[in-house]
Amino acid sequence: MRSVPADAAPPDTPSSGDADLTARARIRDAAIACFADAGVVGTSVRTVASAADVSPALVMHHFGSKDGLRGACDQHVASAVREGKTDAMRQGLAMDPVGALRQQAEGPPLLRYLARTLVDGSEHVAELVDEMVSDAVGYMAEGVETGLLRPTDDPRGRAAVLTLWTLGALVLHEHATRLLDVDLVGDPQQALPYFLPALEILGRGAITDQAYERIRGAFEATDEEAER
Amino acid sequence: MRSVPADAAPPDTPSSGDADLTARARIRDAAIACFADAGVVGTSVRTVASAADVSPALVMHHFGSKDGLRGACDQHVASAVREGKTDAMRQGLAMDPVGALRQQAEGPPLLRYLARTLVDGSEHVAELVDEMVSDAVGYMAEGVETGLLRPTDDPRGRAAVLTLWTLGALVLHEHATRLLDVDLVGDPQQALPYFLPALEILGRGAITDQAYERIRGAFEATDEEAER
DNA sequence: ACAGGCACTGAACGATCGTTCAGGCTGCTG
DNA sequence: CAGCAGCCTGAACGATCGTTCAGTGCCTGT
Repeated sequence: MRSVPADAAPPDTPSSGDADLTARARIRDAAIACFADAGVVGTSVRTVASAADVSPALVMHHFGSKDGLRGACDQHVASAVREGKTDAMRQGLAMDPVGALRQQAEGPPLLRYLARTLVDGSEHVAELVDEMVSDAVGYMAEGVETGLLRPTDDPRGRAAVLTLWTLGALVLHEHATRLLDVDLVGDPQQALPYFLPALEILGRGAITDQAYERIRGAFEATDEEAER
Repeated sequence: MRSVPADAAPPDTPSSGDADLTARARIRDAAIACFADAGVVGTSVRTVASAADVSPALVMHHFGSKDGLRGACDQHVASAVREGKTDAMRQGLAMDPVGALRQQAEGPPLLRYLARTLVDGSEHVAELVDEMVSDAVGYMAEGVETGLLRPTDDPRGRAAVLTLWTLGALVLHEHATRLLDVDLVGDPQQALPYFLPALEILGRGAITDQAYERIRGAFEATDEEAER
């Protein structure tokens, strides 16, 4: 609905595309920031309201309820991720499912919001993850054709696992900061202590060939045993 | 009402090692289950109390405050993980940092509690993660010597990344269930749709050799550029 | 000028939160 | 027996929660 308050210029113009100042957008952005910091249940409507410099009643006026606000945040973040995704596709670096929107500095902390809400079950975020995986399947099929990626028997499984790992590291960015002194929700340029070992694993693998064959054999044995 | 007040032994004997029935332990286990389900902030003291069949006041009597209860839960889960870890070390399968305690069925859902509290910052859980990483460094050094793992220039970085990925997938177990129809916090025997692609990545890698060299070169270029 | 719609607020509602308090019950000790 | 120490409870506290509502001021259409 977006509202778009009557005119197009005088008081507040959302017409500037990205950086609008309408109260509704201000509340939504403040909510994204608050939810990213303390989680949805850990944030009160009053906190969001005061962060957006409005009254709590106005939050209800625009979004109906706290759940409505949360849903609006989910949808906004999801569409922002989708936009960034198509940008990334154009740039050709589609490997990283969220790399494109790695903090554009301006605007609300989308990545930190994602990292928080990935764990407390939102349907919008869930279908966003599903999209990420099926997109990754496509990108990685391209990657196999262009010689970037090795072929695999289970393309969807591999895409799902890699997406889970990437998003999981994002969710645990607090621990990543403590362990490796990197900021996974911030500038990727600075995250080499994470990216380099990750790249090595994705490139060379971590397990030796003979051990891999042995473990795989053991797995398949238990699999057949379970079927019997 | 379970209660078991006076008989069976003096008042309360946690001396039975694992399966004690003292009210304090019952409250703690109920809290772990509730926190695992709805998160710490999403769970009220009354909910925990009614789950443990006691009054809310008794919770305060035993733990002082909700924060005290949460700390007791953290410590209990941490020590349980440490116990399971030494067991796993004896069995020799130390690769998986949490594989040992993968739901012993009996007792509180430790893994689900871990998956929840990993994201909302507890010092006990944080130092538990630190321990996991330094343990992984040791285990993986052994693995390199025994020919299980490939050597690496950055053993700690690799251990940290693998730990982050494993724990991250655990945290996102809800998405893993939806995507791959596996239960990462449950029986590992059934989680093959996750383990097989993961094993393939860790064994063969996902990126081709020439692409790996190219990307690595690009990374190091940006690194040097950043230094200049 | 007037009516109507819209963004917006201050104050308050009931519910629920974490926490406190006075006291009851039970079993051990002297 | 009395006294005491413990586990444990029901009732209540003030704070804060999400939400409601009546009303104010600005803007627009006629």
